[in-house]
Amino acid sequence: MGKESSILFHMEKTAKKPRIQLDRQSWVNAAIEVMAEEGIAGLRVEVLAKRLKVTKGSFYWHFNDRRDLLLAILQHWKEGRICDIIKQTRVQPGKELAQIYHVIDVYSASRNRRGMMIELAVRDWARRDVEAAAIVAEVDDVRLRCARDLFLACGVPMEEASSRCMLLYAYVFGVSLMIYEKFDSDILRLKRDIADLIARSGAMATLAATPEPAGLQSPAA
Amino acid sequence: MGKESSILFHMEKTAKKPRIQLDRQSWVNAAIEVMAEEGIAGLRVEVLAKRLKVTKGSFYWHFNDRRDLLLAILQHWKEGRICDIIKQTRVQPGKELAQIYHVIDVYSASRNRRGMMIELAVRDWARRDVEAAAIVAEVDDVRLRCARDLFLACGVPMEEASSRCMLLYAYVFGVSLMIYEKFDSDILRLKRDIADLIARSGAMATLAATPEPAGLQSPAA
DNA sequence: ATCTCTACATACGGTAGCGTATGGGCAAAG
DNA sequence: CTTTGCCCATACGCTACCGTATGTAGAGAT
Repeated sequence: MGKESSILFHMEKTAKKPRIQLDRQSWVNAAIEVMAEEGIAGLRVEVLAKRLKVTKGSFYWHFNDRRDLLLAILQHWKEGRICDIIKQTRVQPGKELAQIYHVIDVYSASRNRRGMMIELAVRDWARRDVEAAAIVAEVDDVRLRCARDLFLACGVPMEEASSRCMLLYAYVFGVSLMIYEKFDSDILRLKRDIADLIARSGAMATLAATPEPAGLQSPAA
Repeated sequence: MGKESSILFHMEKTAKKPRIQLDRQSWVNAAIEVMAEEGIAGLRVEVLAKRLKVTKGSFYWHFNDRRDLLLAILQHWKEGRICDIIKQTRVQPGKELAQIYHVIDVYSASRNRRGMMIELAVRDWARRDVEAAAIVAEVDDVRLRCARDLFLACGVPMEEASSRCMLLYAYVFGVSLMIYEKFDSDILRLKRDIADLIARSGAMATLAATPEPAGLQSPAA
């Protein structure tokens, strides 16, 4: 995030004051950070300014008002998520099934905890804001189609692909809502078996040549 | 001071003349309503008082402070959820599989939208509050065990029962986070197929006598 | 009728946060 | 050196909300 700013900081530390200038994106990045920690309701202009070591005078230079920032957050989040799902579901021929396991892995809550916090904050927001809801709907639609294409590439028929990709998608976010440490001592086995339930279809017999994916040991994280 | 005696006083009095006096439970119920709509961060004492047509002077008679109310909400929610999952998973012999479908149905987001809003608000709260997190962990544990017992009663072996009940549980809450109207035109078929993926196991062959549950048409809501 | 206690209402001080107005520092252009 | 424009600081009014202090109507008890 602050690559060049920290460089400037070190360069001028011996000389003079840093004189770092913020742009819109810096504010958006910091805002997403605060939103992940405190939720959208806890994202306050003056708190954000304090974190960036400036006053809100700076904020209202770059943004019309708080809502302006929120919409910028939404837009940035949407683009990042769509870009990411396309990347994660792009598959080299012959590794379709392994890619499904990979998607389950990278989108699970334990990995990428920060990203999941952002995700949940946005969805919490979307429950009470139509503009946020519209963005989430777009992201959900793209993700579901990407995941479905993955099942289709595995030879799963259309309707089953829809069911399984929906199950996959709901599962990974549902897990992020749960607190289940006490339930089962062997979490790894549990997650592997669940991934099998989601991914493995009788219709995939023709692709059984794919080497048994052995679970969630991240094919190519 | 004297709050318990006032409850006794209230009980023997309200039967006769409905001079509507608020008690702690009235506040908790209204608070849960507001929490479902606005989230835990939007639950404000004065807003709540206005909704109950009183002033906050009344609130601070029944509660020490806002946190006192929040803890009462948590306790009430926990008891209700534990009571409910036990009720929903109590099964008459021979209808174990149908009961699984029933659980998937009643806990899905489309039905009981209000309960799911409360659920999500509590979980959002739990992400930033250790006391709420402890309550959610308790509820999750009880629910997972109840659901697992249902699979065990269907003849599913222990480890698979754990996997499937976890998948069930994560799915129903995950769906509640999603916005997927555009994805598939035949939502009913989709939900039925997903329920099949979650519920049907090869290990349940011995119980195949159970009449094909036909999906989610609510056996006995 | 008077007294008492409950269950509120009213009033107050204090903090946090939004948005505005305005002033000022600093760099680059002229 | 002066000017211009960008970026931020300061100061202000306003609202919402928390918690406390205190006033008060009304029912029960004496």
